[in-house]
Amino acid sequence: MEHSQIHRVSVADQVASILRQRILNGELRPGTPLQEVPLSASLGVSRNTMREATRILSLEGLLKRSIHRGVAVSQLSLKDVQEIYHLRRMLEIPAVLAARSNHTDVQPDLQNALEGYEGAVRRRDWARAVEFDLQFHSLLIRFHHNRRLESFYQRVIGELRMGMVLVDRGHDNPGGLVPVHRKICQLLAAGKVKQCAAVLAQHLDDSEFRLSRVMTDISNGKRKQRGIGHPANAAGGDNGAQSNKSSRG
Amino acid sequence: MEHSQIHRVSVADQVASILRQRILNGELRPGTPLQEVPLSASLGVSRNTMREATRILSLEGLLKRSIHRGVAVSQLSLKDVQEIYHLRRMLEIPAVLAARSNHTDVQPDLQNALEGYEGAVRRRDWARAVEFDLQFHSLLIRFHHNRRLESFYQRVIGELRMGMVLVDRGHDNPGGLVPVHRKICQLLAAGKVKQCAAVLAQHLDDSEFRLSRVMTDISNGKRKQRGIGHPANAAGGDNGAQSNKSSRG
DNA sequence: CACGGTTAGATTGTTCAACACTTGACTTCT
DNA sequence: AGAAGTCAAGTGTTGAACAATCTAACCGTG
Repeated sequence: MEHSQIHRVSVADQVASILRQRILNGELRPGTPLQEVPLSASLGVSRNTMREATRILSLEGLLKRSIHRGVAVSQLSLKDVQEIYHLRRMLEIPAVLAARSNHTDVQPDLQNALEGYEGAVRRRDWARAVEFDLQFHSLLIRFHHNRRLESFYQRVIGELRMGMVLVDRGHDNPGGLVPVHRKICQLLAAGKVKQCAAVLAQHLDDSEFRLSRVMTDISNGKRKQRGIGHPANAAGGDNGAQSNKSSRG
Repeated sequence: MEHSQIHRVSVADQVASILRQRILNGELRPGTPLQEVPLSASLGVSRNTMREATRILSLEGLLKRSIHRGVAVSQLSLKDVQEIYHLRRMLEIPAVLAARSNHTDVQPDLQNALEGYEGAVRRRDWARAVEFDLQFHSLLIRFHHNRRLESFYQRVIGELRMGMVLVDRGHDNPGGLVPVHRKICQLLAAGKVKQCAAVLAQHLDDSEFRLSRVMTDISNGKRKQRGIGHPANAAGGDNGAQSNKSSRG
């Protein structure tokens, strides 16, 4: 599509981007096995290129590679969620605390993400709402002024986002989180970083609690209220190895 | 006993390990270009396997890949060093502060690293001394109890170690650093985490100052600059299409 | 019926040889 | 000398092949 653009990226990177997007969109759900031959054929690339792409994504944590058994979309455990929220607290709170001294122009981006979030919530587009939500929090890390940390955090948030796609956040009072984000943004603009940190900490605790509860509910067998695209199909066929943990079956 | 314990690693991973070791040992110095054909031939693997290996290392930050120009060992800039030490302060100090509540058995490992460090310094084996030094600090991160963070920190320390190999630390009063490490270890064992954090912060500032000074001396004095066409901005990692936000704005 | 071993098919791991495309240096022309 | 063209070297990518191994069905024996 981008003829005029510089196609200065390798095909393997492009394929990795495509797969990354599909995973983060929920099109490829956790646990889904990825076979080299059909997938590479469907994307019109060779097996070697596809291998490079899966190698990239497995190093990012989005795919899990088992020797001679292929790759599959990673599956977040409850322990993973705890670990990730531990990281979020450890990195986001000091970020806003450093926001006053390191004053940068991340504020407009934050405002943008906030507005996108609000709009998505208004449209009841939960997938995009989650995306803007996490983008908002990723932006906070910019206050650290550390490219390596930003890159790392981006990966972590990607993992979390992948784990969130199988949770329908629609039932989970997502609109109620809009004021919290707005408050954070306002306090940040006002330079009241300590209050902001407190609100953020509370918000993270709350967010972790909700997600953990939903995940335990799912793994305990409570059914989701709404699926994504496919109608129920819940009866019968065991679709692969993970029979008990599957959120849909 | 299992006959083959971890024979379950792909050749690409083995090749990546070999190259990683050569880079971290200083055998492959920053800036060195790596050509696919000779290198893969010398290791007895195919070009594709070598490409997978270089892909791994470029995502780890040890190699820098420029499209159609090949890969080269990454070169740390002064800005990179600042960034890495910023990270070290941000992660190591809270780690020791959390050491009291999170009681773990990292102490013996710390003691081990300390003794290895002392032994290496006594033998004037500076390369191994650096290795034990950095291992000691990596162990501190274990107090966070976060596997993702440990993995990330390991990579960062790897980059730093790669940048340190071209600095002969022998002239840099390395023996003087032994007491600091011992002090840290003692304070940690005694549970005096605040004192420990203070000593550690001082030590990190000192370490960064020394390394920065040596690096500026080198870049001002010796103009030894090898490598492929892009000498600036070394530790960029992979130039691929990172989907979300390019960390380099 | 349960159980362990065998076999066949499928899938991944790895190699090899080719071709397309880019780069950088070299050559040539004005 | 400077601009434009030429060319070898190297990377990016492909497709086919073979080896190694996992999976599942099959089978005979107790």
